[in-house]
Amino acid sequence: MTQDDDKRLNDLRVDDLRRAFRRLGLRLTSQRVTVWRLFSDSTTGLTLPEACRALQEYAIGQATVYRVVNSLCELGFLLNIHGTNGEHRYLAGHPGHVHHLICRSCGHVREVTDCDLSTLEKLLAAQTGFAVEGHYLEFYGRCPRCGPSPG
Amino acid sequence: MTQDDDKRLNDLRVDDLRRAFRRLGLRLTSQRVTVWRLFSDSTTGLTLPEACRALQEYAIGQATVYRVVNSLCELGFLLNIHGTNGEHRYLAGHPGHVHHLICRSCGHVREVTDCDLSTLEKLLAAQTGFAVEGHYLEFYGRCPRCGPSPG
DNA sequence: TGAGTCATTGAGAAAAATTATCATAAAGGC
DNA sequence: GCCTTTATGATAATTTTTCTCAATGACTCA
Ligand SMILES: [Zn+2]
Ligand SMILES: [Zn+2]
Ligand SMILES: [Zn+2]
Ligand SMILES: [Zn+2]
Repeated sequence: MTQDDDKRLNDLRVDDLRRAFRRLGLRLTSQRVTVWRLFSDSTTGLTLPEACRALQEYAIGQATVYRVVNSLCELGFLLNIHGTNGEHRYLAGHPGHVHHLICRSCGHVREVTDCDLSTLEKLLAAQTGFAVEGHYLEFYGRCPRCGPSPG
Repeated sequence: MTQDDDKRLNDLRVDDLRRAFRRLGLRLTSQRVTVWRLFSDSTTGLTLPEACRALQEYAIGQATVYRVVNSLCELGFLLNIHGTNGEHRYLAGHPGHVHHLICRSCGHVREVTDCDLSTLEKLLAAQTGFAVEGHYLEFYGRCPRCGPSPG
């Protein structure tokens, strides 16, 4: 996927955003759009404090940042990933079943759509008696720009 | 695996603990053993603040709890899992390649050893140019005691 | 076993992150 | 443009995490 594709996609998704908020009787404020834009322009995701600092420029208070990120997560526009040091980063994601491949050096993220764990899930359910509802899967490594690990 | 198995295992692992710390020139203090015992007795894992509160009883300072949990993670004795609300919980784990199946209702965890993502990892490497170094995989659902989701 | 050395600890302070409160601003419906 | 109601931002409060440093105690070596 090229940068242009991403750009177009993010613009389109502001409309999705409006519809998603409307559906819940929530309003689409300029702050919500601005927060969304910040995240959708990032290829590494941001932590909450990072987002707060970045959004000071637009005079958006931190309470709002926390609230909007929460909403965007619940609506499926943002996803949670693990940064190199285990911190939570929030990444603008496409809806549906998606995982991520994260560079441990620079933090760049690629989406992974190629996952079939349904067989394993059924096996686990049979073995353990759990009702398996889903999974969280992340791959990590080093991206082409960063090259192979120096160690 | 039965509770007895777990019990025996945890006792044995205090020796592992001693050896692991020794190997790095670190000392095995009573605090380190106590922290380890707390975690190895838990089937749901604990957050850091939870562990701090529980260990006040033993007069272990919070700075120590943070430090010891960090060390145990680096040594592979504790693993990071996601609680129901996304919070980080630390779980006593067996060494090696292990994942977890977590109950979203009560937090009980079962280990999952049955994972083969190496084929997918190779495919991803070929497709993206990443040097894929590993993955983080969690399953979630509801355990037999909690029954199927009410929704 | 008994110093001596040096990593480790805990109290406390400090910094950082998160949540709560509430008067004001503004979005959406009319 | 009004009105109703949600959303916002300043501020305070709370919680979580990190830092500092004197005192403690684990391990080594004689
Ligand atoms: Zn990279
Ligand atoms: Zn999947
Ligand atoms: Zn359960
Ligand atoms: Zn695996």
